[in-house]
Amino acid sequence: MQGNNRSIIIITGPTAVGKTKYAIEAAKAFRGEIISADSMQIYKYMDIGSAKPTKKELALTTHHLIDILEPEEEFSAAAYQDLAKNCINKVFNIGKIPIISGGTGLYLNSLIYDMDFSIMPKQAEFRERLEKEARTYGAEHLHNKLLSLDKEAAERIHPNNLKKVIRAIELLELTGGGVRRFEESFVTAKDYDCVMIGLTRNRDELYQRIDMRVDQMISAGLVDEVIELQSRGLSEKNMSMQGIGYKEILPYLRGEYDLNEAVRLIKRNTRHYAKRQLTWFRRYTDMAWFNLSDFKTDEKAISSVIDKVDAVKAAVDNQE
RNA sequence: GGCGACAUAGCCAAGUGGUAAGGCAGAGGUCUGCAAAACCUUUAUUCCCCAGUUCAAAUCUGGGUGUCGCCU
Repeated sequence: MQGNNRSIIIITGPTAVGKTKYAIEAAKAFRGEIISADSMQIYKYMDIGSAKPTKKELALTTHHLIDILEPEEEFSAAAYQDLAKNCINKVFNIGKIPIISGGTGLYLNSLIYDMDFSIMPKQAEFRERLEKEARTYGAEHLHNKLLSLDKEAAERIHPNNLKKVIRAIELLELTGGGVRRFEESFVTAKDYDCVMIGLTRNRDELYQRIDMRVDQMISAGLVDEVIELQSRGLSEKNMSMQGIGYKEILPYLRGEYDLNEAVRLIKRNTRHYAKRQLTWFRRYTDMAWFNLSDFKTDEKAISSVIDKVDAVKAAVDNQE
């Protein structure tokens, strides 16, 4: 019972499912602080397109890892892991519960598992050389190279998936370590237990909400937001501008297509994204799922989620 | 009313006698330092309907229905 009370609550789900609200409710119910796991909300000035919590929502409870990067800055899952683990410790130290809220699957993995990113060095020149090699000799050539280095890794990675092929080669050539060694670090995190809540909705309803939210973003001034970012000198080259809602408005501003087309693309890409997220989350076998479409009212859904968190958390804490 | 064109998956569409390309949407999946990224798999027992020609028809012939265009 005294346990360490070292559990973190993870609330995730596809985009537009309504995570923000549930995270805030959980924070209220459990004396929690929210730590975002969202690769876009981490950037400043990208409020509308990233569907950031509103000022009002942000004021309701402490939020971490939102608005901490300039849109020009690069970021990575490894950097996220550092920052987020720091936040988790800080929140524990003041006697509160960390509530991880967000839909970026790899970021979630970096907290659920003790992923050791340090094995993978960052070597820009080396990567550029491989990219150039791929451009001149083709993707197949690089894949063959990987095949000669590590057969097993090559079999797992599709030749067309250049990013992965390159990363694997980097790993092998620069560290001397095999891909396998890296995989061994794929172990459940030891510092805390995870209470995992997955939010979903019927597919039709989710897609409807996505369409609606995109329309709302446009009327809330998404285009102006992107104009502002563009005038700072940002373009698709910046990681931040790879976000859905940004990468489609930029070409519109250049006159490559009209606004209707931009909106169509944003909606479609967001639907694709939501689908990929669901595929990703299905792997989390410990996750308690809630289909929000099944609840008559938000209140009922919220109390049901809170009850579940309470129960799972109690069970986990007592195990210690 | 007359003339002409067209009719293939949810949508766009290729296919003019030999057993239904491709794209989009949809569905499923992969994921270890760009992850709102990158990548993979999958989707018509049948071509508007009926009859005919033929060993063989989405493809040719006749009729019907529908859509579009032009003319009066």
